[in-house]
Amino acid sequence: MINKNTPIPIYYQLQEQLRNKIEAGELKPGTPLPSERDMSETYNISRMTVRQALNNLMNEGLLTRIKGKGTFVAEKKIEQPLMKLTGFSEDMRMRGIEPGSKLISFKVVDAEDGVAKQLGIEPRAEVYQISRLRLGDGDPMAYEVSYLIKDRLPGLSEKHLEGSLYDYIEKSLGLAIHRARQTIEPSFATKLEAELLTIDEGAPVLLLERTTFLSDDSTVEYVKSVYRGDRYKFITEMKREG
Amino acid sequence: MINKNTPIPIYYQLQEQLRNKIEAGELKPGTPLPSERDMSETYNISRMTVRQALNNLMNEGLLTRIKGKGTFVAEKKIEQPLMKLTGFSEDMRMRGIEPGSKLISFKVVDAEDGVAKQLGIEPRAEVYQISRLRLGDGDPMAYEVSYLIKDRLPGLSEKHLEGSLYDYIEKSLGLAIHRARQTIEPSFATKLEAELLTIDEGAPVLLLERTTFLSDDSTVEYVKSVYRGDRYKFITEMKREG
DNA sequence: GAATTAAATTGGTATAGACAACTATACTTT
DNA sequence: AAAGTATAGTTGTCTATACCAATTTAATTC
Repeated sequence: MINKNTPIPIYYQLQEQLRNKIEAGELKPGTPLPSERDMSETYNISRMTVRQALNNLMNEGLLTRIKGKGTFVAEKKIEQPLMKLTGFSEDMRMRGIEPGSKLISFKVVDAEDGVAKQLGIEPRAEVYQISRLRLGDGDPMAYEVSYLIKDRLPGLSEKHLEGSLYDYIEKSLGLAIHRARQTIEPSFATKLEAELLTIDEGAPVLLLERTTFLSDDSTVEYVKSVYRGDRYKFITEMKREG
Repeated sequence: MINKNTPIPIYYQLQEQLRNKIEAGELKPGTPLPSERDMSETYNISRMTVRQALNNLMNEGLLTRIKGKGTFVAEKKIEQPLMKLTGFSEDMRMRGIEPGSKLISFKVVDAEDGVAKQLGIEPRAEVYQISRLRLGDGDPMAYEVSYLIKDRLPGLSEKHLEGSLYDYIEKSLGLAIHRARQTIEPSFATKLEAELLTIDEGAPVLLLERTTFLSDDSTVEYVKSVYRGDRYKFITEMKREG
């Protein structure tokens, strides 16, 4: 298994062999590895060399060590993305919830003042208005109204809503979606919202507004969502400084 | 510089001392460290022990090693902060609002189950419970209850609340505050909250829970805040990918 | 049978030394 | 002047050993 007559470091050989077994599923999460002393003897190498291999795999998160117990294959990484800019579907999937969507209306309207201001366009300019009911595991989670500038996405139609809208925007504009600014405030469900979300009128909801910017700092999208407060928690991972 | 008669591992002492010097700017990016043998001799410790300290700092990206040349302080990471971790005061100042604070109570209590779970400590372990009313331009903005592990901050007293609590934690523990996980949900003001925030009972509020982690992934703080919904919007700036 | 104690096993830390691989410099040879 | 050589200093790898601390297992005691 270990070849001492190659210029490839011993610890590296062991490290990669273990990695392969883990990634091939031969060593499943939770299973214990042989003890460091065991491996040291079976391969006829120093324990410190074994540790060097294990250290590296541990730093990568593939192994977990417990003093007095042993070394184990780590549980699958959850990999917390800090504050990724995601659409609803991606957000749901990260939470382990199956996303769904129900189109309520798709039309071209003249932008109201508030919408125009958020998008940085002339009032009454044409925008797509997309109303959707967002589902999580089949249940209504949010009511979402999106506004997109028609001039920038002349070919947008209902069928594009089935896939990732962000992907479509990036492809058709050749510009990357870069950042978004979002505000969150608490509110009560209106009668319409309550009906759509199957909650009581006046129940607590999160009012979420988001403006999305491209890499050239131009806007494309303004979304106003109402999330039901009994089912949805907004989660933020933050890092200090940078 | 190195104390061999403490239970604190030697490699860890060296590692943290180097980290401090780097973070304090005493060791600037690009400057070479003394050679491993040098440090081994000057501190009268084994070279492998020195390497253990350097390995860890290298894995964190603070050091760069070049075989045959030496070990150098790494160039500053660019690492876009996606969402800055700030306390209330910093948050307010960024919005151009003058922050204020009014201490309601400061006591040592036994952690309830929920608090203990969030902090990852034994139930009924002792924690500081700090209740404060947070002001913006003199008006009540939020009611905040913080829990800090007493064992980790044995000397905490009321006077530390005047300055930056985060700074105090970092200094007294010698560990950097690294990240936080926060959840936000909508709710109604209870009678007590309504009185403190000078709003009506049942008015919409944001319920904000935050757990703060140090660079070694241990917890220090768990905060539960109630923000008044008519004055406070939670703002998030997001970046795609990363 | 239950509780306690002791022993064995595991990972964590630390030492001292050795040789290899690489870099930079000074020196020698061509 | 250019190319090669020697040398000292650096990190990289590896060994063999030792003791500590946490956990599990076995033995002992009650």
